[in-house]
Amino acid sequence: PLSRRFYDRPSIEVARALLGRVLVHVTRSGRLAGRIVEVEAYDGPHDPASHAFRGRTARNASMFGPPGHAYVYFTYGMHFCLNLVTGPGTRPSAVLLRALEPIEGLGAMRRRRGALPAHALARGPGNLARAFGITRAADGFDLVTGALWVSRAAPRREGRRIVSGPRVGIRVARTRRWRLALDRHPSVSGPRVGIRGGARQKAVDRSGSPA
DNA sequence: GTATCGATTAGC
DNA sequence: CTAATCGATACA
Repeated sequence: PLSRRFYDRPSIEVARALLGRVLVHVTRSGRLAGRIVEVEAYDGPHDPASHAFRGRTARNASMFGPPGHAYVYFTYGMHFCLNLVTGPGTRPSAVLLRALEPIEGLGAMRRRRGALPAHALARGPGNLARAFGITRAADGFDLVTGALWVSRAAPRREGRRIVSGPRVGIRVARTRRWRLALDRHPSVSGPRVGIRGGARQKAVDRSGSPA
């Protein structure tokens, strides 16, 4: 597992550092693992896209706690999403895990998600949580000492070849609100994706001409 | 109290 | 594009 110190810094830094590492979940029925290939950072109390923006509530309390814990929330009445709480200190920040490339426990994932191709099992934050059997029970879970953690090994390259790095970059945000899209991991060559500003608000008036 | 919408997804 | 489905939030 990664150290407390790893998480105790700004979410944007942690998000980058998480890319290519492996999320591991040890359950009674076996071990699940997947490489982190897409993340999203929520940075502090003034990020309007963050649950922390409207202050502390029962739901988002984990975000206001110490770094290195899980923040799991329930949304749309049917999906759970897994975040890793970051710092610095108790600054309410977190990184949402948006997609994993399954490595271990594909059978268990398919049991929960259906007979899907590997690349689809944990693609999307809701699907990721379902594939890994993560529910609100994991909210507040300590990622440094518990059975759910992120691997210490960082992605590395051997010459041209990326041995354990991500094969996918961060997608360009397709969003209704402000969302921060990070660039690709430094170990991945190719065009960078920058910061994407608030694309559009929810209630868009489509009657007139497009903005 | 009641209405509205969501850090999403599957299906058409 | 919409339904699903319930919790959080906004507003009367």
